Amino acid sequence: MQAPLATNSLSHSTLERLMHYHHFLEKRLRGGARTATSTQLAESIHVDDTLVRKDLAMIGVRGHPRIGFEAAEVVSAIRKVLGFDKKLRAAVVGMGRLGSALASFRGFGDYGVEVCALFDNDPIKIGLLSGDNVVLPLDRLSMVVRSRGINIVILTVPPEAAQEVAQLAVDAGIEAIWNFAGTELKLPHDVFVRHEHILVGLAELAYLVRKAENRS
Amino acid sequence: MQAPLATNSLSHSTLERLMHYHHFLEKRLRGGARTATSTQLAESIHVDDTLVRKDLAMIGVRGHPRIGFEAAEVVSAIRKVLGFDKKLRAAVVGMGRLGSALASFRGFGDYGVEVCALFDNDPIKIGLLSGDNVVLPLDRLSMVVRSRGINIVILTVPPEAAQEVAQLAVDAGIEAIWNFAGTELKLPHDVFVRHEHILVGLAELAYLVRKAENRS
DNA sequence: TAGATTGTTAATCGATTAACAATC
DNA sequence: TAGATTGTTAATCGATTAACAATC
Repeated sequence: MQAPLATNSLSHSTLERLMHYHHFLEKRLRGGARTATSTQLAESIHVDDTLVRKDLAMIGVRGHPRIGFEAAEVVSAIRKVLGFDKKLRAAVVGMGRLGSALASFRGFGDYGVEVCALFDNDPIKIGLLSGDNVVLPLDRLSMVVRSRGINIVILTVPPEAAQEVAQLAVDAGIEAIWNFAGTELKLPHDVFVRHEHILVGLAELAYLVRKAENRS
Repeated sequence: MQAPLATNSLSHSTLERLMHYHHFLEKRLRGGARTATSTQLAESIHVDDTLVRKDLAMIGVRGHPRIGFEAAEVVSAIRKVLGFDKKLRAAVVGMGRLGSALASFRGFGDYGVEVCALFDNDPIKIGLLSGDNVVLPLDRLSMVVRSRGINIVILTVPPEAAQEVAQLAVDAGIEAIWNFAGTELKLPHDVFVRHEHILVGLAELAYLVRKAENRS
């Protein structure tokens, strides 16, 4: 029944769309709807409906003429392709404001990621409770990463410390780093790194505002 | 001397690259370097060097054979094209953890955006100081947006409140909303909205980790 | 059936890369 | 000069959209 579950590698934009569909359809399901058409999905994220159908075909879901797609079926296909049901563990390193904010996010769980350790080297922060987790000293990082099988480090330390901490994490066997430190990291090729430069979003918005103002 | 300063509209990816060049070259300048080649720039963000030259040509900078590009000249061209020198004002609405983190970010200033007002409707938070700003009650939003000429709202309220607050801001004449609330907003077409869905980054990383694990 | 909607192939579009001449 | 690097045109690639037949 399940189709040729895709595929080699999803592009960034495809992944982003799949996550939108997931979000949109879960909301729709909570609202009591059972199905959604490609046009509805397309409008919700401002893309062409053909593209939606192509995306869904790629993850092996088939729609029904005159009806559309089963929301639950699409949601579960997306979860399967993205692997949401395989749990991963993450640690937040650097409990500044951003680190605290990320540590307290609800929502990781939806994507199968659990934040299960927090680290800082500031004695004032060590021992504080955030959600279910206590802030641990940085020198415990290596031990805890190993003992708890942590896969991902969410890196929110100051830029000067980023490389060193990242190296610690890698040596302890981490598989991926979500880097908010705003610096390049030099790491082995088999460690996945995503550099999150959040201000790009603001700069883009600012660019649009300025352009509009210049025009008028 | 200044070339046909671009251009109609920069794509998201181009904007992102320009910001990288800016970041990289400022760092280089601080390190004492004067110039950089397209190859160096290209390597720093893992793109082809031809693309770098094309980007720089587009913003009207010319390089020098055998030498490369003047870092200061490129930086200033980028600032000019992106309009960093035209100051914009932003307000953070919703002083939860994420809002507080964003409000305390250094770095807006580099892009010509100043956070100059903070709002929340929780009596406990009202009156608190964050940086140079005092947290104000939400019912002052409209007045302050007008009186201080605020252009951008950084929206970090809970999803259920997002639409209402956004509407308030729009009615007060805001030009753009940087939306962290995780909900769609229905707004007039002349208001720029950027929906920041931060977990997409994590989901992408998690996807890569899982894919690698399945392979081995 | 007629009509709405899917699924798929071909066409288009835009972004990136290759090739190579021009420059210092 | 020879060599490094730029600038630009043409080719490629991948993602998106258009067209339209298939399905219920």
